[in-house]
Amino acid sequence: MQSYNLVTILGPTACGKTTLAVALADRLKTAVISADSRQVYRSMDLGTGKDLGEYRIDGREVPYHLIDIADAGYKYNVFEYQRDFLKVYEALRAEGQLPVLCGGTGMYLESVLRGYHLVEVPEDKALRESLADKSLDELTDILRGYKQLHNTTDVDTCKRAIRAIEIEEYYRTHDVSIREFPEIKSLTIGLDVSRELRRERISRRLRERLEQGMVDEVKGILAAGVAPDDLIYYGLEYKYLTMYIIGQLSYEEMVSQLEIAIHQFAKRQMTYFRGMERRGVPIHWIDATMPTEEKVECIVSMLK
RNA sequence: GGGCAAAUUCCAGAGUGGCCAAAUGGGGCAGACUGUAAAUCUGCUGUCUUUCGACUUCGGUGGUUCGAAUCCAUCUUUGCCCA
Repeated sequence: MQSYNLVTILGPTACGKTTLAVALADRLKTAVISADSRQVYRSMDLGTGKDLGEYRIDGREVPYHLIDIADAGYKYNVFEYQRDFLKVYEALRAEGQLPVLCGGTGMYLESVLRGYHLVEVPEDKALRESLADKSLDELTDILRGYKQLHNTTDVDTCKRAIRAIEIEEYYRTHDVSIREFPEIKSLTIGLDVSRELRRERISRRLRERLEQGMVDEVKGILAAGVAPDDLIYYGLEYKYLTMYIIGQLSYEEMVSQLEIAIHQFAKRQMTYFRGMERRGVPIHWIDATMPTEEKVECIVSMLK
């Protein structure tokens, strides 16, 4: 009997997640919910690997969600993601669908798959200012003063420690109610690619996107008024391309450093997924090099 | 043809007689992560060994020395300069 209420497709960058998710959603007559912390931004397309053309199969449109929902320059976060996911998810479930969650942002995926308890804690400017001069040791001492940490985040940097204090302080001074999060039973599929192939695909795709005008895309975003630092903040493509455009890197430096950074990112994604498995999210790894149709059949048979 | 300089562990690059398996950076690998997560942070990175430790490395060969990546000779290669 089917007991799943979600299918999740995850994997490192450039492993073919979208193609599979779209084909699967088409087959299941449902929609794709993205779990990508960068594809949420409008006008950031090539640099995030966003290809909306992929959501069309034989003339049929496969609906997608949580893509293009924020402006470039905005700082979207897990709290918002979980909230937005829930809204879309419940609407799709109400229609009797089995949505396909697809993405590579480990924390966003885990916030859904493990039902993180998150409470909206706004930025406390006064508190932040009062803590700004403290050393990490002092901040750690302050943290020790609280009964219990809301989470187990590493607090090994001042920024993290301050945020942790901010959250603890909010809990202490407000009557917070934890947001209800439904139990998600996901059939979670991981796309497995060998290290060598993964690197090869990443390198190839980077070059393709540069040829497709990724530099111009970033120039356009800067020209539209987004500050360089706000783009650099997004990391990877936006970071290195911006640094190149504002003259901090030569073209060659940009390409080689970006390529390395993406490889490292993909590796960290895999580390995160393995960690998720250890924390109790079972992942069925399937060979990414299988033809899409075979993968879809394989997943459909697992659902039965 | 002559002169000079250099060859170091995956790469770059320190080291110039014992404290050197060899600084540092990069890369690679592994890991943490419930609040910027495409971020941030940690560990490992010659071989064998659980540890102690043992063994093999600093272009090749041969020397000097109690002891050499470090000194000498020679060979090879590379770069620069004069022809």
